[in-house]
Amino acid sequence: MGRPPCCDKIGVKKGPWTPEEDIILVSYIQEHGPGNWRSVPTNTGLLRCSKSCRLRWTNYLRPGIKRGSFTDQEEKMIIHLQALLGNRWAAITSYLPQRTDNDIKNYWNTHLKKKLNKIQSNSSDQEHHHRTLRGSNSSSSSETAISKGKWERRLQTDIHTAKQALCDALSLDNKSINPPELSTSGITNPSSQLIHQQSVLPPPQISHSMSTYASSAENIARLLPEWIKKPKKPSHTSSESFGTTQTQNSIKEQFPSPSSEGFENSLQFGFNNSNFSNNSDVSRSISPETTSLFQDESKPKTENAQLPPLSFLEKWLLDDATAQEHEDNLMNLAFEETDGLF
DNA sequence: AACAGCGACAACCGCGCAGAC
DNA sequence: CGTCTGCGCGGTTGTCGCTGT
Repeated sequence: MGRPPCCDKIGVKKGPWTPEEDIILVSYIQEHGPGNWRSVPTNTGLLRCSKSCRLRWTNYLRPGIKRGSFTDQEEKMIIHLQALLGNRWAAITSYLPQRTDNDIKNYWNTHLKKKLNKIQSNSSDQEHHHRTLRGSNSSSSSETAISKGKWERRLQTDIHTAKQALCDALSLDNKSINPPELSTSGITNPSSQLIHQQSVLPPPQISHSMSTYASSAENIARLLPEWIKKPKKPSHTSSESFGTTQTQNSIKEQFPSPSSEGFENSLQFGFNNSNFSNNSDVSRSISPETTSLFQDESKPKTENAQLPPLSFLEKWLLDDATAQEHEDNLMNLAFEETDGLF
């Protein structure tokens, strides 16, 4: 007998998430914090399975997520780390804290894999051409031995470089970093074993405590205009399909208009890309109670009380800048020595 | 203009691990 | 110690939009 499904298949909605669902989910998580996913659908009335909720949160709604096209540095970093760690996207993600594993995985599968294949086929063509010209008929085993040796040397260099970069990066700001465990479960990749043995340093991670709900709001904001622009024949376009629960009631209080259009309008509390950059719009349109709801749940409340109040967008901008700076530092250090490898 | 093929990306599925009981 | 449950991870699928014919 197999494992029971994580949720009843009947009555569970699948497919793309609507902004309404996003709002409900984010609002609930702001109230209760992430975790205990099993209770999320029942408490929110969302017709989604717990897994779907968790995925939606971790991949799209979670604060501090950077979306959009990958920079050259990020690209290099991913290629580099994939060579080191294999398809252990979660581990790779811990070096790029603003990206999600799903994002990195997709980017790898759709862009980088092809890119590398192209490069490899080009180089192997050249090699083949070279060999043919030289009339070389060396055995494939000796060649693989050589390339394996090369690969191992390269791997050692990589590990050394990565270790060095991480040491440097961590020494820059080790007080704000709450080191996660480098996932060691199910290590099968020899390179990752090496890493685990040689480098006890965990990957850096931008503490999520630096982020605020603003980023989640922005995430929804990014999604919403697209959704409005091209409503993909949603199974329901209004919130009528949601049950009435505590969370939904609180949502309705915040966004009182029940109609779909009204809901969209009410979401305009800065949920418009052009407006969102205008912080006055946002801070004006959010009530003090709502703003307090957006304060970082992981920060002690006393700390907030002592600090001079920042507008939530100012705080968000500062947090984002800090996170970006940290990531840039890490990347620069990581590639100072390894650029030649690619 | 209509259609087919392809690429990109969001979401789902199944498995494994860890902690609770 | 075995079972159950929740969660995370990686692979895969489904859908939509773009481009070429």
